[in-house]
Amino acid sequence: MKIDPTSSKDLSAQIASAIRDTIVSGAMPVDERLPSEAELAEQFDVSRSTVREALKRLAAQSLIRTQRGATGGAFVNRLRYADAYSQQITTSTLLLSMNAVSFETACEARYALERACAPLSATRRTPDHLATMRAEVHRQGQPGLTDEAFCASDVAFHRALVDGAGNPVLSYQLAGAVEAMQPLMNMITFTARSRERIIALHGGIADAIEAQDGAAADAALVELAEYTVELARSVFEARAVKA
Amino acid sequence: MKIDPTSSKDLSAQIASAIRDTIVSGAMPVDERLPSEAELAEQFDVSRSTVREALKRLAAQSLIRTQRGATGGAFVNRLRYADAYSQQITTSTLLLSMNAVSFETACEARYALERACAPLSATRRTPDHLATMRAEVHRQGQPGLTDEAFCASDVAFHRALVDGAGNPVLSYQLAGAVEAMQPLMNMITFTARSRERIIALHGGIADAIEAQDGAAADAALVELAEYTVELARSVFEARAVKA
DNA sequence: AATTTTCATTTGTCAGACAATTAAAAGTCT
DNA sequence: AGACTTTTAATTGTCTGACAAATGAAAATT
Repeated sequence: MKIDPTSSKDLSAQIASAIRDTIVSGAMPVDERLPSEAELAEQFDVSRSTVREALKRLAAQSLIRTQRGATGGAFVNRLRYADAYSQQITTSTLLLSMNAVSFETACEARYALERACAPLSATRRTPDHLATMRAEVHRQGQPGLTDEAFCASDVAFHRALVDGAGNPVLSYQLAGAVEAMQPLMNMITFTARSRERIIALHGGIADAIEAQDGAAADAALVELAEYTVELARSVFEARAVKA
Repeated sequence: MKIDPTSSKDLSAQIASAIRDTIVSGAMPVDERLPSEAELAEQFDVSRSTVREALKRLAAQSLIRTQRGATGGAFVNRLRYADAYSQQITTSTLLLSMNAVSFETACEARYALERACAPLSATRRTPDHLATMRAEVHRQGQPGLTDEAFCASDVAFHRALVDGAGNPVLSYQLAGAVEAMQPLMNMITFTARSRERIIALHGGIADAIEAQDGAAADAALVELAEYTVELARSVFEARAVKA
């Protein structure tokens, strides 16, 4: 295998791309062992350090895992839902925090996606999902809850709703939308009154899901979306006046 | 800064995590320069190679970029939509190809998410989006089109639909759902008859978007989703019989 | 003042060494 | 023979030192 030495990219980036393409194309099955670092260095005609930097890039994307020892090496990693989840959350969080996305835009995307899950969740949710939703609504009503804890419970509630659809691909796709909103929501200080209203809306959603009424769940989500946007607007306006 | 030497993880992974946390927390603004590799090596009390491996991990996630020269170094990178897009597509493609996800599950997730965009797209689409959709429908009718080209045009059509919603966060979230389906769709050989039907359904969607009729767009998407699943089922059944 | 040259800084790459880990192979004892 | 221990070989992880390449800033020159 050869690498273009006149390219603008680093050698390690080029090698990482070459190996990544091989993996993504499906030419290397899961758990297949890559050649050892020394062999790769020889194949690509670079030093071992350069190969190592390339492998670390791939490891950062969960494409490979490495193991020491006699039968060790780098292996094609099966990308698990959990890994894909956390990658998605990190990426989404950074995207939102670094690109001056308005609260309205993020909110709109989040609730549009969540509404896509609601009818499926109403049909398929297990008692477990319902119990989680109820438990989180109850937790949200506890006195003395910090804003962070309230937001975390909010995320857990919505995740249960999404997971209720019983479609892991959908859950994965929604991970970023649901979880990356938390940092934005944490910017809002909830008054007792607004918490009460949100808890009531959550209760309504849980009722609809329990009744397996997709349309009602959708309507309740719309209400929650509208209230969230309204709440954010009033909070930001209050801050603008103060500043 | 110190690193736990008894941890099971590699030093480079620990250092990457430490720096990543700093960036994600927002403590380092975009375009801020990290300490030089030599300084980081001293701070973490490791060699420069170890620091470099950590930095390559972060670069693989588009969290930093590096530059050579006197005023060079590693800089906190603004995560661009384009970067987030391609990461999402890679991750989604791998997730689908490595986890025995059924065509039905993937399809359900894809169309559920796309339906979430349809009403917004009907309201907000620009003439550009509409023109792209029409152009792709036309391309799909050209004789002699390969299956790959037909699928690529299919993806372009749906991307225009999604982008029509005018919400970049939504477009980002849908990137995986829309694009990662292509490898799955490429497994299907389209007959002339099925292409004709799909083109007609696409035309119907475009009509609804043009008329800014969200409900009609939704209904057309449901039709397309049903036909796609039906098509896949018949193709897979035919293969099972042959084998 | 404009241009060219020099220089210092920083990342990119290489070579070689040793430590740590691990499983297989070889050896040893019962 | 079988169970246990020791040795060995392979492989990744880490360190050190070196040099090349790029690049902006400073110094020198015209």
